[in-house]
Amino acid sequence: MREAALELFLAQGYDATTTDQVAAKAGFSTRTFFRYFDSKDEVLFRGQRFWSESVADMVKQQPAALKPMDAMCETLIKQAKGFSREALIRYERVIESSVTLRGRSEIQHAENARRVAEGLAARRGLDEPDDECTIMASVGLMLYRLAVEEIRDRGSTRPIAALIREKFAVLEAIYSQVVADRGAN
Amino acid sequence: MREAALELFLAQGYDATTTDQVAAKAGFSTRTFFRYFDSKDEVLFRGQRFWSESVADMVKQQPAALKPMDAMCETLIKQAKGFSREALIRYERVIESSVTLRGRSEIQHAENARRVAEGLAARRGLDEPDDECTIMASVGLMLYRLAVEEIRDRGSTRPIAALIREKFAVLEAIYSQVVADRGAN
DNA sequence: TGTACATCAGTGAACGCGCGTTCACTGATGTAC
DNA sequence: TGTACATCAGTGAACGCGCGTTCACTGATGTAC
Repeated sequence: MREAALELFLAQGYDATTTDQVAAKAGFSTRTFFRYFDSKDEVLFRGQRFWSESVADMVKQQPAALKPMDAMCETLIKQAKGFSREALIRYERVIESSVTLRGRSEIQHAENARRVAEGLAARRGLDEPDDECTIMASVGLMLYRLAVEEIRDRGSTRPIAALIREKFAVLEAIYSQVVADRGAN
Repeated sequence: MREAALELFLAQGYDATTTDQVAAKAGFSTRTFFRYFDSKDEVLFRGQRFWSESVADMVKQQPAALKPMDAMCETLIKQAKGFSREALIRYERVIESSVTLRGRSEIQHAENARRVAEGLAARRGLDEPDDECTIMASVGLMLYRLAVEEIRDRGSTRPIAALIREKFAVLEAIYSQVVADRGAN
């Protein structure tokens, strides 16, 4: 069912694909579709929920010696390696095809950021993420998103790990400039 | 019509409010609602389109002496001052009440980032934004979003300008630490 | 080995609901001469 | 000042569409004795 859905969503876009079509393609009746999934979008997001837990755990388990931004960078690379490039592209393209899916996806990103912030807070022995943790988490995930978008939109063939590392490096370079300027004044 | 819609959306949530209710509250028939707006969500997003152009222009017009991140920070503060705190909170709360609206909003944010990146590129005399410009724009707008969320979710009563400045400062502090550590190794 | 009953995946048909469209109209206001 | 016509905001009613639900069913498989 999931496979049939993905193919149709990719070919026609999510909104233009009816649950009837998905069910038919998978060889079931529409009625049966709704026995398996509570809603049309669950066929995509089922299981997806564990991403954020997984990332948050991984952040905590990175060696304590790693600085927070580095811990995040390594975690995101590790996480990204869990998916095949093709699967990632397909998934991202489908999300892009629909306003509703972008909304769902956004909610997921917010949840991810929240949990990563908690992971970073735990590394520092805090109960609650402070402003620094929240900002690092949000910025780190944003860099990850930019790497993914580069693959999705510009068809970059470089490995995702390299792209993630690059985004983190570029931001660091930007700020090493900022810090230097600030010192010069 | 817009006012009626906002009130109902705030009270009941966007999804739980029908176009019939909005029209009725505004003293029109449903049929008339769709004469004014092409879709239910346009009642919220109409006019909203110019945010990104406005920000992009402002970035370009900041004094050339300002470093990019500072130019963005000042621009976002200026932009934020164009809305009353109350209007901002209401709007953000409504967006939050619906998956579809979050999707629309996300599309808007992506557009904003794209244009700000172009603005930053123009400041540097580039035709196309490079990786640095894209990252600065995305990160800058992320910091802006975090400031807005602090008002929306934690009911912070501090002026938005102060919050935006603070987020930019915290990220700079994080990276001045990173840069120092990198130098020490 | 055979009979009776339970369980469970899958289904057909009909329906509610809300968005948005289509068609054909009313009634007020303005404009021409 | 009066008549004829155009324009335009607003409307009623009916409908298409797709998601998701409800009700009541079939038919295969397993399990008890």
